[in-house]
Amino acid sequence: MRAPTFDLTLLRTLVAIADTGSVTAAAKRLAYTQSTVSMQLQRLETQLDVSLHERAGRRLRFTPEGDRLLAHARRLLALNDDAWSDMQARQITGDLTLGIPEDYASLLPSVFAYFHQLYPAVGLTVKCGTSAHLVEQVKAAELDLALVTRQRNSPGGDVIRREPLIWAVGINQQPSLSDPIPLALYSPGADVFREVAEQALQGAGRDWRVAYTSQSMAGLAPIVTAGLAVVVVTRSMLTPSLRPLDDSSGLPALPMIELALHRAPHRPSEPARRLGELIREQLAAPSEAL
Amino acid sequence: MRAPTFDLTLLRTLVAIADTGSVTAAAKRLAYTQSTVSMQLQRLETQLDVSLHERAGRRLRFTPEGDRLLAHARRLLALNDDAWSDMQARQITGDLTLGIPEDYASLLPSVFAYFHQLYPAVGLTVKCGTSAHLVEQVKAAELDLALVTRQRNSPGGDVIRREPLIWAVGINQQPSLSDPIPLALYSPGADVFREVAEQALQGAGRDWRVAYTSQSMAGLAPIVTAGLAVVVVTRSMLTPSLRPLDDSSGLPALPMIELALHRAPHRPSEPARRLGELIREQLAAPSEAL
DNA sequence: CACCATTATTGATAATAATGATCATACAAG
DNA sequence: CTTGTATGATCATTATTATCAATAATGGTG
Repeated sequence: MRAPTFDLTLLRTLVAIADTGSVTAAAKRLAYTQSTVSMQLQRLETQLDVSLHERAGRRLRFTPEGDRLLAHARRLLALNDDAWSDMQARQITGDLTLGIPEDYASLLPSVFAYFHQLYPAVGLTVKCGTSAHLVEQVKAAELDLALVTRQRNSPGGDVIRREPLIWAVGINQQPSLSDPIPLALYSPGADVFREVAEQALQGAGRDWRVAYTSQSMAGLAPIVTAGLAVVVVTRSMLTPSLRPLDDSSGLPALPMIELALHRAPHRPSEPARRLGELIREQLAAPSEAL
Repeated sequence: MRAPTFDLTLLRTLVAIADTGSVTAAAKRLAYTQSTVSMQLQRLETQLDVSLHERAGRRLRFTPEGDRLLAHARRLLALNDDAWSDMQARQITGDLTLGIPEDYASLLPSVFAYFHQLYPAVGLTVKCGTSAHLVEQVKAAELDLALVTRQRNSPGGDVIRREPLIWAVGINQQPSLSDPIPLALYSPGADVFREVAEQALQGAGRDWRVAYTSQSMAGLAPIVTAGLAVVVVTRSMLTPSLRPLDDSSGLPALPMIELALHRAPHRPSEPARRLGELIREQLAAPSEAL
């Protein structure tokens, strides 16, 4: 009179049989012998007192009851795997430092929250800085991970996603777009956006002047909103106070930019590995639908 | 390198330990020996490489990890039990005849659909008739189950729910409510509503005449809608073309009526048992919120 | 300090599942 | 029709493992 419980191991082989369509193939996949898989299937049928499969020639087919159990099995195993990895995840401890460009800080909070839920025992520190600076810190192992922007096909790190760069101005402004173009830029030398913009203008034979510089986008915002300069941003960085310029503006098209993840030279710690994977998963959206 | 799977048996004892708060109590509940439960708990901790419990004096407490696993365990076991009973349910076969008053046919279709989903191999036949007739048929074992209406506290069968009876007239009509009251009634002698109505009127010293009779509510509808008579219904039988009368109408208040389930005298078949339980569950709503 | 309830531990036994080998069947090719 | 190949079923053996009963250990209680 004990409550009947499924043996999840048996359900897993059932799923394998369904996936591969054959007992032998399932055995190979699960690293069992063929006879074991055969008997496991039998055992399931005995326990439930139902025939789950039938044989049409040498092809194996499931009965309606088999199909039904299969559906239950997938649900149960999914839940089992989630539970298991959750229990393992809570065991992962350590400290971890991630570097991101200041302007991307707004993109990550949900990722951080999710990460903390999955790995509550990991202490995560986030440091902001320019992409160039962050790369150096990663190389010096002062950071475990760094998410940076860079020009297309630059070396180093793994590309997380690519985004188009665009020109933008204040929402209600129509700044003069005659040479020299007034640019609002990040602090000199540190920023990829700046390089890209200057290369594009130079390629188009245009002239420009750096009207304002700042350490971050936040510092540039008032200048641009006031219509005093043009700025370069990605689509995901557009705010309500910015208006994107299209081709008709006469400014040269800007290339795509890459968001890349750099890892410290030493073998990554387990927390670092996990956060890296999470960032990849969460940000992998191909430059988000407009 | 095989995928890690929980042993649901162990999770079940974990839940038992949590519920009872003690290893020995859990052992008693699960019909294990105390040592078995103790070792099962240990086994879980070994497999996961986590300590799930700690001891505060002789009181047992779960660690945060233990609580978390407990949550997972409950979910998994719930799914397991559902899956298991579903697989068993599909095995139940047979034929089954249910009798219901014609007017309740509209209340049951969703129950029948659900029943067929749970027990697809059971052939269900539904026969309509008056309550009095259905009770006789059940006694004669011509029906396995019968859902009937009856006056309060009548003997026989199990009460499923109680509902208030009310007077109703056509939605736009104002029939004469002076004696004798024109009643629209089911065929004479067969219907509980009729008995109730006549008792109530007699008790109030009112006079009445049976203006129309029919085998079912459907037959009475046009008469009542036309404003030619007053009818007695339950709240759940009100249609858009009927208007309930309240106390201000001057008609006497009507008592509650009972919906009761009668079972054939022989031991009920498994399908009959199941359908009976399902009807009880689904209709148990205490005369549905107004 | 002794006693009671509860839990952990140990060794013996029984149950059970995986294995490897063998047998049976179906299909395809010669 | 026969042979070859692939697949699944069956069986005895082996190894693992869970369960039990008995006992030791622990901590609270009178």
